[in-house]
Amino acid sequence: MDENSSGGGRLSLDTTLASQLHKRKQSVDFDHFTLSCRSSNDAGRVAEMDFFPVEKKACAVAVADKVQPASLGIKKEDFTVNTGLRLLTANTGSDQSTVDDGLSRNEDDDKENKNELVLIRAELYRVNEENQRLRGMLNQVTSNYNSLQMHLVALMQQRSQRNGDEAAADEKMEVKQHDSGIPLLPRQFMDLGRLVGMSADADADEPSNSSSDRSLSPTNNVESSIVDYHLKKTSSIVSGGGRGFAREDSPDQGSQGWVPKSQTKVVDSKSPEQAQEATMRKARVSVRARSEAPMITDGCQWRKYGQKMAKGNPCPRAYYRCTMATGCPVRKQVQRCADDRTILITTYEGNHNHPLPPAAMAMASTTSAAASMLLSGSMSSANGLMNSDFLTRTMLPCSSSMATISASAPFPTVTLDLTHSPTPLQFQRPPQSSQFQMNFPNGVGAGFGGVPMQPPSLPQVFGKTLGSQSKFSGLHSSAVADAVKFQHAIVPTAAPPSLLADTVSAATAAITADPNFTAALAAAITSIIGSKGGSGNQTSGISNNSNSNQ
DNA sequence: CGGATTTGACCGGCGC
DNA sequence: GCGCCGGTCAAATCCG
Repeated sequence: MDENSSGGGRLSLDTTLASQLHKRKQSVDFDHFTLSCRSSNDAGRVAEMDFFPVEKKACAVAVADKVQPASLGIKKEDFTVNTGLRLLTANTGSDQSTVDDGLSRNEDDDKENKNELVLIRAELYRVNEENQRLRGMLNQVTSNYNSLQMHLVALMQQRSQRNGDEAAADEKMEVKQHDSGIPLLPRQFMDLGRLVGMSADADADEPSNSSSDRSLSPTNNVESSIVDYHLKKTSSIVSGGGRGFAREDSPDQGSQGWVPKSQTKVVDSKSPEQAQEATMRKARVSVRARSEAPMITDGCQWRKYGQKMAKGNPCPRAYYRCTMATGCPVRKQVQRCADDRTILITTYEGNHNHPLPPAAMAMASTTSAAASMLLSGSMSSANGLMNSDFLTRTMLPCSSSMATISASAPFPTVTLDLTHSPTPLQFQRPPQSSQFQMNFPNGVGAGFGGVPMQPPSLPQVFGKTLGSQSKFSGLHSSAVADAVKFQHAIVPTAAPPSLLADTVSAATAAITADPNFTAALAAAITSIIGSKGGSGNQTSGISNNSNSNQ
């Protein structure tokens, strides 16, 4: 029976094929492509997920191998290779039906279809090139920004070291310096937040050095609006937020960490930095991952300081604070999902004020990047400047897991959902109602979800205990491989070599060395997020951290 | 014994 | 003003 008459045109998208096509086409918008394709066998049916009749899958895959940017200018000969299976991929545009065409018409139709296919591919290629060009520009800007940021951090560190000897006395001095707008080491990772704050305070008491800071931010305008949002939403929180810590931290630490109640008023009177820090501090990164363990291992040391029953969730919420350094303001909340208790939700908040171990660094980088993304993206979303679909497709095209940025929550939050298994082209939505989400590559998803799933989550992913995860092995290699694919997809040739190289090498390393997988994956993710998010500075630990288990 | 955890109390914000 | 709720404190307790 001829495949044409088989009426088998309505098949659901062959994921394998889709995957291959995606790989081949890299960043080409696969969804758009599929949506524009119709099965000639299926009367005008929009082939949302239809590519080829079932009978032609094998052939389709073979052809798919040819579908790559370099071959988009496919020659007719490419299609004349008689596979024995007429590929009726393409009728785009019109709804004209080719259903039940007789054999005599097939050849003509094939030619037409092929021509259309060529046109479509040409168009895709063109769009792809443009996408790559734009991405390249974005990466360039991001890279420059990161370089400046790193430089700033280095300068601040030097400055800090200079003052390091005079501890207590100096700390007071630092407080004054802060008030005067001079960034300090502890805040080295507050760049983004500070930038935001600066902008926000522009109409108020603009710091004298704000201009220089702004120069570091490519998304200043957006952040500016973010600040407004944050300040409105968090000023009270920052100053209030309960009693705050009555710890013996130095004033400086207090200002950058949870603000002791005694200093609340100072904050209220708010120096720009403090307000900015508050803003940053309130930016949260939430990680959802399946895990049996009570907490994730992320390389940092945590101390539980409280536990409460949260409304609407039978599972208690545990509160932890980073104990790797006195006065470290980073906190995290750990709670199981009410809907699925196998899912552990870890929310990080704050910025570390101390060096992080490699394992924690990876996590910190990722969450930091996510937070940065949030700060630069959530508002964009709020302002309608950013399209969720755009982010989904552009930033993290082939993912399964995703990051959700929410500006509607009490605090701007980035949610990294690592609970989803890799499903090509899927566009999932997190439980919460959020503005938009960004899918992570399968690799990330699988990696995070898979690996960490076991242990609590991200922490583990980036942490060290990956090797011990039994479930990990399965997702492991594929996750890494996907991470690589992903990198290719979103950071095409135009991407800074370093980013791509880092990612690939990281993933590769992960493949060959399980113990390094988390770090490698984290590096890859960081590269990805960083390159797309705008400020995902790797080493800076804007926030996050992770946990250590107990 | 020191550090970590538990747990009831407390505080501030927010909505009614 | 009151009650709810999230977040935190800090004394009591546990643990290595």
